[in-house]
Amino acid sequence: MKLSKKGEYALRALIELGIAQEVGRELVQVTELAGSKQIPIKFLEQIMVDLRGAGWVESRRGKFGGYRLRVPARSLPIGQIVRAIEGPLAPIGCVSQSAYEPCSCPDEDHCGLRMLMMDVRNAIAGILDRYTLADVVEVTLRKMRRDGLPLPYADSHVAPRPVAVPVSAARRRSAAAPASPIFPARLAPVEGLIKDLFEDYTI
Amino acid sequence: MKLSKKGEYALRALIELGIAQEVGRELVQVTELAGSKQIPIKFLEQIMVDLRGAGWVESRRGKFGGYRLRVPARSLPIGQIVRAIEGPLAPIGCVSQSAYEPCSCPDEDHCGLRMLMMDVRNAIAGILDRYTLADVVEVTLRKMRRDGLPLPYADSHVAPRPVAVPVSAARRRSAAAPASPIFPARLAPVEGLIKDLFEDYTI
DNA sequence: TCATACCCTACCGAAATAATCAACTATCCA
DNA sequence: TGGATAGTTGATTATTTCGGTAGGGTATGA
Ligand code: FES
Ligand code: FES
Repeated sequence: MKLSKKGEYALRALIELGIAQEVGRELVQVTELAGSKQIPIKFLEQIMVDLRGAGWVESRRGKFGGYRLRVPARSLPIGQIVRAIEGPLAPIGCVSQSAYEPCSCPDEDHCGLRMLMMDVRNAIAGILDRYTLADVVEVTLRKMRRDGLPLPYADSHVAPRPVAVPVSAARRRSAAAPASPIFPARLAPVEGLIKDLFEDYTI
Repeated sequence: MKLSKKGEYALRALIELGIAQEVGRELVQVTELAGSKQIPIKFLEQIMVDLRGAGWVESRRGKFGGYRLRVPARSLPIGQIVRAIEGPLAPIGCVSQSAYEPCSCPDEDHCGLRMLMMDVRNAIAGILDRYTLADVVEVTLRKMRRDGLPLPYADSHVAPRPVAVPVSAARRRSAAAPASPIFPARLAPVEGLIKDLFEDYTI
């Protein structure tokens, strides 16, 4: 039931990019994404390539280059990210919705393990498919603001060149190009920490 | 978020032993546990050694030997089994209750990923720590009876020798020897398939 | 004493992980 | 114009884990 380092780094990078976007920062470079956070830079680089391949981020090369989100964070459920990077959410093949495959049990319908794991899968998917990248970003920023922490990416040195130049990507890879301009509303949160934080209106 | 083959086989073996116990079968041999279920015998053998090391099963050697449960199935939460075979339930070290270890994030308290994964961990643990081996066995047997299937291990050839001879294990390894004679009651089930089946009183 | 079935140790190939190295490219400034 | 610089991209490699084999050793009961 483990998330691999790759998955962890990918999610953290996407969250960081979401935060950057939220506070108005144009581009963030890999060095900065990894910086101070102990993520091995070169490893993160090749993870970013995967994320670009998936169509979720775009990059600009050369000096003052970097990455930024290519899709609205609200349209990107965490479950989709995990599935793309890590594989199916289900702990066992025979209960996977997205990638079912029969296991060796003689009778799936009367397998207690299957019933149990079905419940586990639904619990996991219930959380990861309900929250989007935007939710996680929002919850992070709210907590930071509440505790009076300085927000990251607050327009540091790299800033200017105000004109939004078209960025390199999206040429070769036609990949997933969703970008429906309508942002879906936030789904109701499930029980848990995140729900508590969303409902803490003292903030 | 995957369960390894080893974990899957271990759980299936324990469930089978639980069923065997429930229908009055004394011992089940590895060949039979693996038989018809495509589990590689030699692999299962060494998994059984682990289970014995954990104190959950005991074995009798020699002709007409085999395995059986050593602890009441009701006292064995699935979560414990998974933790022992697979490691912590938490998807990420910084949200593990049983094996916490800090991750490389600079500030755990304001990490959105951590909050999210905490919810996931709690959801998983909420299921796996609530149901015991006995619950899974019961749910399996109920479904089989309801559909009129023949129960397995219905006193086949190996049966007799009614005297319960003390079995080999529990000598070298002093391991976990719980065996409180009081069977804990079943905890209230959480939402899900298993709960539905438990509440289906038409059976 | 023989057959059976658990027990132990070693090994192996493949895949996933984590990280490194070596190019390549866009931008800037002289 | 032509490096120099800062950054991305692709290929490669070392390490560990996973899933499984193989073979012999040992206790036990018939
Ligand atoms: S049917 Fe998949 S574990 Fe039994
Ligand atoms: S604190 Fe563990 S992922 Fe951020």
